[in-house]
Amino acid sequence: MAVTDEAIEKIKAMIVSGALAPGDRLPKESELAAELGLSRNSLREAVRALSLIRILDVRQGDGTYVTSLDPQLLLEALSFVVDFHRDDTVLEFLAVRRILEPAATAMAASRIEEEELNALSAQLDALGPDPSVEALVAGDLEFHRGIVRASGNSVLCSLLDGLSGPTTRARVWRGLTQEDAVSRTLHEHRAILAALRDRDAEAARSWATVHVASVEQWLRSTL
Amino acid sequence: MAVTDEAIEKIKAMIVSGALAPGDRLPKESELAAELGLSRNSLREAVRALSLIRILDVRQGDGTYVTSLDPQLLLEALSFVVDFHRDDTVLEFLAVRRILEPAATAMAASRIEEEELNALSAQLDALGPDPSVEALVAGDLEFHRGIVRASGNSVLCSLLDGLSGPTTRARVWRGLTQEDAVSRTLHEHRAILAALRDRDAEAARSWATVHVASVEQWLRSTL
DNA sequence: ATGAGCACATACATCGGATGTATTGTGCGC
DNA sequence: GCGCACAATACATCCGATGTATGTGCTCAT
Repeated sequence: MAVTDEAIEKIKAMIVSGALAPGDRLPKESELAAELGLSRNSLREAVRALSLIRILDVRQGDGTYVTSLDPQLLLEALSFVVDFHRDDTVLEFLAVRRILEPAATAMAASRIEEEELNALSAQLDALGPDPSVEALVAGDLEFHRGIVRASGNSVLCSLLDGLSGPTTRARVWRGLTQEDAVSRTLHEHRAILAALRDRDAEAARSWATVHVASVEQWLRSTL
Repeated sequence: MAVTDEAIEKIKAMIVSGALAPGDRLPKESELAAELGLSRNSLREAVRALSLIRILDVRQGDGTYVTSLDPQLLLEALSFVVDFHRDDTVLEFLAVRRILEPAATAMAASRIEEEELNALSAQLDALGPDPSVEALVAGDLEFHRGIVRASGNSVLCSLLDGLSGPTTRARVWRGLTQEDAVSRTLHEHRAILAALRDRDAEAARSWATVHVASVEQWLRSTL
């Protein structure tokens, strides 16, 4: 195995074993390189790779630190990976979202706070009856993010965040081609919110399913 | 932004835009470095980072190539990330798996081929009535992988693969501490397979839910 | 005594070049 | 025609030097 890969494994092991805790600072490049028995250049490759997937955080002039290792942070890298997929596989991502989003929405029905419900409501109100396509897409993303966050599962939240990114483009196209998409989306959002207020998990799940499925169906018909 | 990060973005852009297709070979290090306007050392950091998440495949003495970019390949990196999570967040991963696995199993009910059913059956038979814990865990992993593959969604398949990794450890502990876990797992596997043979999606979903939930419940009680 | 600035030490960023090593393809000899 | 040796290619690794951002502590004016 290449020395750089060895270094990646060793650093990973140090973190997993607890020798390096989240927030800890690594020895400086030259020292760590000597410690692991390789050159600074090779070590830098290892550190850069771990930095790309948010395991390490390097700050010039300061040092290199272990990140918080929050699921949210680590799964952020997922969206980077998802970006590489072409439109034909986006359908598969959307199918996964169709499974997760309704489940998350149903979970949120029993856990969401009054305060969060009001925030979501205010957000929908702020959008107005006839928003621009960009505002709608941004609002849609934020609306669902707010609900999923209320599910109480940060892994689920991050996963859906990562999956929603690439479908955003699809949503934009949809907004541009289907005139009634705007009003339909707004209506579906209201319905989901109402179900959440009623603590009706099944209704919330169903509306979320309908919501995602409508995007999926449209996308499938155009490819 | 650092030159290395720029290089990562540029290479990513080349791939996403289609200038570099899956399987294509990149210009050699020195040329690409000159093209992107940075040193070979810095370029290598970028390449190494993209290599870690399976975007690029470097072969010494040959060249650097774009991988197939299969969802399976790219999401493989997910398990690397998941490895960093501690046991308390494993519960959240398991909760996500509890959502996805039943859905995938239900999808498989209507798509799985006779041949695949027989293969799963043969696999269960080969395990015998009283397998070792290691064999059981390995068989369990393979059993579910086979089913999820039959769902026809490769993204879903890879995602579950990534999520199943960290829960494997949990399963091992379970096998070591709960004596009836072995027979219960075998029984549940038989039930899932029977439901698939009957093309009964709802039964398959329910058994899969029970199967994952039993692991989840046990894990929750021990933490 | 306190706060604003400045200078220095530190640590990462980037570079150029030199050398090692694995792979591939080619040409020679049998 | 087959196989082996060698050369060309491309990545692997290292070293040393210089640039740049950051944090810290000291000085000086208020």
